[in-house]
Amino acid sequence: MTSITPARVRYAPSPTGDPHIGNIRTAIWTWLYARHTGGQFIVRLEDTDQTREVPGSLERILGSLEWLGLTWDEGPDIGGPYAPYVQSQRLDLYHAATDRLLAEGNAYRCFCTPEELDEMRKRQQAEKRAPGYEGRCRDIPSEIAEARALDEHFVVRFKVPREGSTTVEDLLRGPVTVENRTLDDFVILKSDRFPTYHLAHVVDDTAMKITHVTRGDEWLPSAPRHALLFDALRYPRPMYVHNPVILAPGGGKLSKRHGAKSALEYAEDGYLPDALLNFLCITGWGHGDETVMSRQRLIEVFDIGNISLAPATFDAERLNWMNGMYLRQMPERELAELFARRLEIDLPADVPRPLDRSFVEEFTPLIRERIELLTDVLPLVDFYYQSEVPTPPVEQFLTKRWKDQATAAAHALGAAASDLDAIGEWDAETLEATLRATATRIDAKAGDLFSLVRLAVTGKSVTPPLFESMVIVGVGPCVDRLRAAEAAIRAVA
RNA sequence: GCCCUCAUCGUCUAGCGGUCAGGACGGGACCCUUUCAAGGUCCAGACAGGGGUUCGACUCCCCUUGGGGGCACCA
Repeated sequence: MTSITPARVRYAPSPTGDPHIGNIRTAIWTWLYARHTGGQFIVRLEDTDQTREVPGSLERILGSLEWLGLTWDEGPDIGGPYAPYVQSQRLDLYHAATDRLLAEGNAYRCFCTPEELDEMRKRQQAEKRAPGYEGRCRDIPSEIAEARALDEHFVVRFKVPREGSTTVEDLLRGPVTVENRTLDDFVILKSDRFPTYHLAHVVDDTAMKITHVTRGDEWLPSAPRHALLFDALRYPRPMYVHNPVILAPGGGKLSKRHGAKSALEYAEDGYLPDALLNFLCITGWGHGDETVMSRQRLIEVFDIGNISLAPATFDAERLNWMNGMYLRQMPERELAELFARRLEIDLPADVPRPLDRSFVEEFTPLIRERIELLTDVLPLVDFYYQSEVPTPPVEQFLTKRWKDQATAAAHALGAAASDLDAIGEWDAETLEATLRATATRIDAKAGDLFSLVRLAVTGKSVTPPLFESMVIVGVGPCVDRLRAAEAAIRAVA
């Protein structure tokens, strides 16, 4: 392996609720990049909009990262050499930067009221002109502005050069250039003295020595503003990695309606963190023909420069498949433990907790290849936990081979019950051999008999392997259920 | 309206001037099989369109079309 420069990268969420799944994917890529290069992954809370703050967000955000195994080296909870990692606690830094920009003529105070700005925007729209601040306060002499600032509300705007163009370097697409005249004098400090994202980004990513700024490409259009800010403050510009958004299957924004949930919801719904990690990582990025890659493998091969530029569509089916792959690869004992924990959530309250682990381990091999999600387990195994399995409606027995053959079906069930009642060894091989003999004796195909038995014993037509299941259910209940079904069918014959 | 950006099977992608355009999900068929799965084999399926550049374009350039994003005292 060639030598790689360790990257200092960051995940910078706002505490406005559960992070969007696209946001989580960016976090995954960012984390992988840090780990791949042997650098640092930093978490920083961007809480500069007090009005949008949702209580508990930080816990949910860190919980999501933790669940996915995205360990951080510095952050709001653990601190670090550039603490604090919460923007609302760093206001002094933003004020100092603002003062410098003001003093050097790169920024100015703006006294326009929200109403005035609103009016301006309406007028621009009516005249079919590009919206944007027109610079009404740009040329107020600084002595006057300072005096007004004493008793008037104001924001601070960055003075964007009217001429020329600005080019930012994006790792994925190379130089991106915009004409400065298409940029307006954007706000860097709000009237509540909190910075906007633009200022906070520039100040903090500089202070924290971030080498690569990874973020969604909704930021690409404002990257030139940030470049201008870096330049005005004489800070070195970081490398940018603007990654595309994730699209909904029909196009447009991804929402819950399309099966996209927050990371924590995926956890609740029976997904494995490694599966979600793998899946999100390969939607919008790929490594040759490999699709199933362990965390270690991803760290090893992840190349941030290979993120695809076209927005990817969220494929819930592929995620489910991926989850099934991980479930099947898992060591049996570990899997049984996951099943047990899930069943302790899903099983009816009358089943005593904690579940008997060795019992779960008995049926784990029978179902491990039949599930994609942990929530698929319950419907497959619930009958193991029911002392009584009511006989399904008679019509369910009388299908296919047994259609209009009630008498024969009842006879078959009776024969099976008698034969099973008579055997001494209650293991899967003996059961199968016995029932095959029963089928021969009553002149039925083995599969046709099995389907009757399955329905009578389990109450379902789709189940884990029959004979192993019967062993778990036990001889007494099996024979009883067969007899009950026989009687029910005879009653209508 | 203006600005930025992207473009290979239905979906995620490989390709980085010369390939029968490869793989995975999903779909179909068959095999295996007590149901359902899993597994195995096989099949269908793509370079948006038009101009250039070149001996040669999926690959480079331009235009068109289409998609995505941005234009807040939100991030």
